Amino acid sequence: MSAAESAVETIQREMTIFARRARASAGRMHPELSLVSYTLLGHLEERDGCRATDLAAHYALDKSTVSRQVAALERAALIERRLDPEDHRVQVLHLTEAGREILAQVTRSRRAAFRERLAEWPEEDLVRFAAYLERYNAGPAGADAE
Amino acid sequence: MSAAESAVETIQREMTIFARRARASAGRMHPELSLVSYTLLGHLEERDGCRATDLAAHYALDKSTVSRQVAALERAALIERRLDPEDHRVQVLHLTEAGREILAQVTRSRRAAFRERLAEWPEEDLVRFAAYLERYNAGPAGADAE
DNA sequence: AGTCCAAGTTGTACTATACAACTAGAAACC
DNA sequence: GGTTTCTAGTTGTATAGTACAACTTGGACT
Repeated sequence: MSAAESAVETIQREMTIFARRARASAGRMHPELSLVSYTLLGHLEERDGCRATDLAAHYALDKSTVSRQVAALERAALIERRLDPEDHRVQVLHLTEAGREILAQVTRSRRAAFRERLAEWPEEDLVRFAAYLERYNAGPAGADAE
Repeated sequence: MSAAESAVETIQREMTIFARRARASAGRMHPELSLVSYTLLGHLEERDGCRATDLAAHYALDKSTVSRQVAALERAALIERRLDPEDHRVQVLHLTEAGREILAQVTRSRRAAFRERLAEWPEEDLVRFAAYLERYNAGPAGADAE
């Protein structure tokens, strides 16, 4: 096997390990906010509000799934729905102040964990690793792990 | 923010994106073998058989979860249990021929997807990316995404 | 008006998971 | 050698996340 092929094998294996671990631990780390809820809140913050359908499309989730997630987040008072005056079918979702705070807090704690894990890495390696990951994720949709 | 800090941010964000996508797609890609089942079978192949408790410890799963996964894999005739003659509490799990085949098939298809995604990468980058991922995953347990 | 489409909700089912209570067998201890 | 303690695994129960299908409501387009 060429060096490139064996590197692809390793990348596959290590990405799989990462995904499995992330999945297994997501709920344990932040009981107050699942990985899915976290990414949904993050999306809302980034976009400054969006529709449930946009979330479903972006994360390849069924609209019923998003509907229930949104309902849970609203019950927890982390988001609020505002009826679109242009189209009464549409609910524009916005973070509440509490949602913004929880999101910031979870982001801080995740960031701290990553930072600790990467504490020993030289800056040069961090920058290159980050670039590789971005490049990998920016790749065509539909491939493995997509 | 220093280059190192911003690289850590990027790594966190991209790893999260990857984990979310992997989770969302795991079931769709290989309906015949979930991500968990796949990794369990892979472990069995690599170790040439092991105990349910070893799987639970290695993957940070509850023993009841492993017990049910193992039961499902046995029902599907992908693995078999052999009583340890030394210790009658222990069941040593082994891949069956069918299990070996399914595993090989899913591995091929996952490998093809990764290869396609990485097709444009120069060998040098593949090797470095693989090394970074290994280093990241080899890091101390208990950190984020663990 | 009537048809079709789009956004969201609800009913139902399934999978993965954890925790707790249990059984069966092994080991340790005195 | 019997009692206690530990280990491997199963089963009961509960929860989260997910999909699919059926439905409701509101717009859009003839």
